[in-house]
Amino acid sequence: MSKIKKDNTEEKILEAAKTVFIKKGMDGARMQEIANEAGINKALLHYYFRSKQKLFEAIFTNLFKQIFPNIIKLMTSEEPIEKKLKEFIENYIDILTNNPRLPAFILREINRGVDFFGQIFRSQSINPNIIFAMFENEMEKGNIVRMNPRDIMLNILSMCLFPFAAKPLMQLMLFENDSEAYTQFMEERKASVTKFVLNAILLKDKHL
Amino acid sequence: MSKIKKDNTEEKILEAAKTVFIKKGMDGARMQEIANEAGINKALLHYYFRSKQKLFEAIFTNLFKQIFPNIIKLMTSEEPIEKKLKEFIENYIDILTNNPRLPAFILREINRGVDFFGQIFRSQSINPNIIFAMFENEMEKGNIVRMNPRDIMLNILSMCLFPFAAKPLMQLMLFENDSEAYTQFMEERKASVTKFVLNAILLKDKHL
DNA sequence: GTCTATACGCAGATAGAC
DNA sequence: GTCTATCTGCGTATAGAC
Repeated sequence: MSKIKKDNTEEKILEAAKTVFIKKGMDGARMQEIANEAGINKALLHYYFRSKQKLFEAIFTNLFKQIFPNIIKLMTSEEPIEKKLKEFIENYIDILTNNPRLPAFILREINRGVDFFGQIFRSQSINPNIIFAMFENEMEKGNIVRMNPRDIMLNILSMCLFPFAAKPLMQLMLFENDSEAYTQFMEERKASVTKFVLNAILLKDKHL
Repeated sequence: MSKIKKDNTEEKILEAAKTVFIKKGMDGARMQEIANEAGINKALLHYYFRSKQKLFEAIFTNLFKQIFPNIIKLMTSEEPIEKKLKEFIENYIDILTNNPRLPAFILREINRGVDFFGQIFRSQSINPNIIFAMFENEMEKGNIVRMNPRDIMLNILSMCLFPFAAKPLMQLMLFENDSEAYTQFMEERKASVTKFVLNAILLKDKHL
């Protein structure tokens, strides 16, 4: 009984903190606002998590992991490169569509000396080398153009993440602040970005 | 004499505020830190700029304009599309290399309801429609692949801006936190991104 | 576990001397 | 114009009742 209550409250706090931290960032967030959002008292926040810092770390660690989904799994399957990239891009944009504020949040915090993300990153066992090796293998086989595999990876991540991170600006620039149009545009980008990337790197015939 | 002094101090304040705001953001910056950085007293900040908010607006407005350099000029010259894009990408990455923290700063602030950037943006008379029209014209002529010109623009901006905005993370992911290597990598990207974009959209022979 | 009340420090802003 | 000293409010954190 008391156990259940505890879990519910902790859950509510985490949910509220997530909402507020994502919107305002560590520096801009207020414990009072989190408490209001959770429908509880400010003191309870300190009862469950000792400090604002601790609460933030719990949220950040959790959210950070979402920014790198199962890249490895997708990138090292036995599918042909076209399919691998297509699936990755589509899945990734889908994830971001469901968490549109995530990129801006992560960027904001990693650019404020939050340094423990290095630790989190390593604990994820992402190992980019496997992905680079995969691209290099495709180059050996003559399937894709020769280039630094890091550029391929970074270009893909850029085109997926940046439009979300810069949404307020791009929405204004590209669609005169029409939010609906921007959302629709992001949906279409799943195909558009895939095509763009494949055009850029595939050596076989361009299948437009 | 007093005029000169005034100008010097105001200059020093603006320089210091720029440094601190870029690093810490509006929420994280402290007036005391700006005063220290400028080598003056905290009260002087309020003498020259009435409030932290006013000071921030001065800095933000100024920096925001740097994020959109002379796009129009480059994009509407009479040069062939290959040259236009090459020059834009190279110039832009150069600008960002000299102001590496700018993208992260702008992204952070536009994602915090700083809404006056809309006003600034319009005052810049950027008019993206001219650029879109240029791309559509190239499509008509059969020079580049048919696609939403907004995607082209956004993809280019993404690949230029994101690597700077996400530097702490990408440096870790791609180069195991070797700062030198990342800087070198960004230099090489001027050519790499150009090639990538041209491969993606040019219909003529791929000149690798 | 949850609340109210309060301590305490910090940061933005002002007063006033020089 | 520039400084020191000070006010004021806010935000984190704690004490203590229930």
